[in-house]
Amino acid sequence: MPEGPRRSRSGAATIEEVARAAGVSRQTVSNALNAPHRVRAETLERVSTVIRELGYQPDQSARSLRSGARRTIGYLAPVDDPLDPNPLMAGFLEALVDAAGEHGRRVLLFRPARGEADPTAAIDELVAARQVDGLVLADVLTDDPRIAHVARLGIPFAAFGRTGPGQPQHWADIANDAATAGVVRHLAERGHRRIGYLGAAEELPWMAARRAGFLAETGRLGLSAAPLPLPDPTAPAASAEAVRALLRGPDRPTAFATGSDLLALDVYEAVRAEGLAVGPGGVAVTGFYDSPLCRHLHPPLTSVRLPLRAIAAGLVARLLDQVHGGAVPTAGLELPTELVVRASSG
Amino acid sequence: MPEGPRRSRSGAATIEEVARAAGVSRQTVSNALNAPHRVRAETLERVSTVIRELGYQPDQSARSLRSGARRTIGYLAPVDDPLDPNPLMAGFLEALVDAAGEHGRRVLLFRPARGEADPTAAIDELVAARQVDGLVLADVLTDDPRIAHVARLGIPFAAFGRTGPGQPQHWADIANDAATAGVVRHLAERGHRRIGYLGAAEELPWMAARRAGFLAETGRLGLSAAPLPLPDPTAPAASAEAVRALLRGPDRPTAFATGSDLLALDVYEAVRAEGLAVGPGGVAVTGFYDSPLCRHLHPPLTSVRLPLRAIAAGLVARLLDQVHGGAVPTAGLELPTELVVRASSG
DNA sequence: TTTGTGGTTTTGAACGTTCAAAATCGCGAG
DNA sequence: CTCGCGATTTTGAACGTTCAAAACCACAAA
Repeated sequence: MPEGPRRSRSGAATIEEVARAAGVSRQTVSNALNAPHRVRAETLERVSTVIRELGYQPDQSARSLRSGARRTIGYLAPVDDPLDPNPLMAGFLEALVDAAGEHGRRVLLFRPARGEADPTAAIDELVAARQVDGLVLADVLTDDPRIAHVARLGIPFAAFGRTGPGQPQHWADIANDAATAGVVRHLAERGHRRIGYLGAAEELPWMAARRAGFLAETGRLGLSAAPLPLPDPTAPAASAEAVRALLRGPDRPTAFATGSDLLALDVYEAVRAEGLAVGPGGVAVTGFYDSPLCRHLHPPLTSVRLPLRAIAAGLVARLLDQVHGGAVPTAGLELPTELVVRASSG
Repeated sequence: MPEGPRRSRSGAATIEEVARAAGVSRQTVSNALNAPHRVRAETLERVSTVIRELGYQPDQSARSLRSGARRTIGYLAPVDDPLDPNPLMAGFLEALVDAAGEHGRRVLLFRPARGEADPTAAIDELVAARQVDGLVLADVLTDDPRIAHVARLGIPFAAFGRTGPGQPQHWADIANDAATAGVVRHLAERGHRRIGYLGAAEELPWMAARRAGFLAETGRLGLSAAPLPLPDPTAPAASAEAVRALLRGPDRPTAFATGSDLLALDVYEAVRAEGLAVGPGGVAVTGFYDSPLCRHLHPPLTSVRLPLRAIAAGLVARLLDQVHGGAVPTAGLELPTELVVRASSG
């Protein structure tokens, strides 16, 4: 006398099987999982035991279909220059996955199709297929069309990088200007009075802010600033050459701040080519991003470390606020950076 | 006289609405999408038009629930040393997402929970929740417990890195030994007869293979090999020191191959500290991974580039073969690397 | 005893899709 | 004119879960 299958064909336990084994109804099992306070303590324990014994986990598809909650966050990978990829993407993604995991969410990765210029198409697809509760965007520009698009669609989102004034302020970002200002103060404390700055790709807001922070702080402290002209990205040797020219000039800087660790490499080269040394007694140099590179340079490079975990946590929190329809904050989250001092400026 | 909602509350069109608008049944719309050959040409066109007009896309949850296919690939991020992260993870992920996208699959990212030593727990969770059709694993070791685990569970998987002989051979990898052998040939062609090798973390199979390839090829060509002892990872300065000792010795190498671009940096430093120059006329140096760093070094660093897109494509293909239950190949996929020659060895 | 009442549990329906099977159509053969 | 058959389309059910509402239960108040 068969009374129905004890286990579904796929091998994984279903809620029905748990219910039967625990002598309760489907819904009670569901409640034990989603609203334990509604279940009598004794029942809860019994159900929990069976769940553990059978290794039951709700089928995510069924759950999503019925409840609408996807429990998944989409991450739209920025399409960056393959010659100069954003050096912190790997670290940021790790932090994002962890932050999402702490809220029981997974991260779905996607990118615009190859050769497809319009990133909004990829967003539309993902949203139309109802695969995510919201989106995280990175490398966001001040008036980013992606932000405009998701805002128009009304999808919950959070941006790594500030959004424009007319757009929802669901972002987290570091204080780029304060970061380079801090670098300037650090160098000033070490006695440097004339400081150079090497940037790149200054059309990017974070790069522009770093330069601006440098200029503001040198001005405030009454230091002599020697910002280099913007380098030509197609001729990477050019920036090293410009640094050399500055070092040969009448009023040689004793320190250089830069907008990235790779740019600091150019400064290292220029300093050495001029017969000078990097570090204490010679020319101080600082980088940005604190990439693994820093520890391998000689001397090790002082650099600005980004609080990636805090950024990711902030983004996930802001995103889930929107998903849950709670109070939606209307201000961005600006986080401080940390200056990791090493021998290049110590 | 209402005849039912024309649009569901969530705003997204459903298959039912498409069917109604096109004057056909649900199933015909489904067939138009999943088995167009079963639909009359004229009908297909009409349905397609409506689909386009309404911007319809099937709800992925509903689809998964009914059909069992998740259309999603899980990527288990390796937990690597934060001080020395695998430098190609970002690039590999990009390639993986693209390769998956070409098969209509998405990539779900996950990692073992923070502080959780056992990576199999994360796998179990993902599989129990039936969120993915299969897994891609990276940084796979020869007898990786993760492989043993997924093999035991019978989940489709594909590994970046060779699996052990007793395990299913669903992997793709580069020919690490052939890569360094190629480097040796390249240096030999340039006239170098005594070549040093700097490795690190040689307990990792790919690092060991690079060293082995170096030794094999120098031996085959009758060159003089000067492999350095394994450096102490806790004292990064030590490897540069060892290189210097070699350069001061009686039989100075004229070239150095290394196991990574960062290690090449150490060699640069040692060479300069000895008053020598890197590059033509001086000491030739090569790296591994062809990271963005290479182009920023002075001189630019010759390095081994990995065919990440081919690897990702191979992994996805192998994974989907298993998902579709087709013929399962029993041999790994070994791909050649490309030596990008720059001034450091040119 | 009856009537609430709040806490706990169960029941029926629904989410949007695809599977499996049945129904219909068009057309040539008998 | 009827039958059979392949091509095409439709119908009913099911996937596993949660929502909404109803039912049950123990106990206090009337």
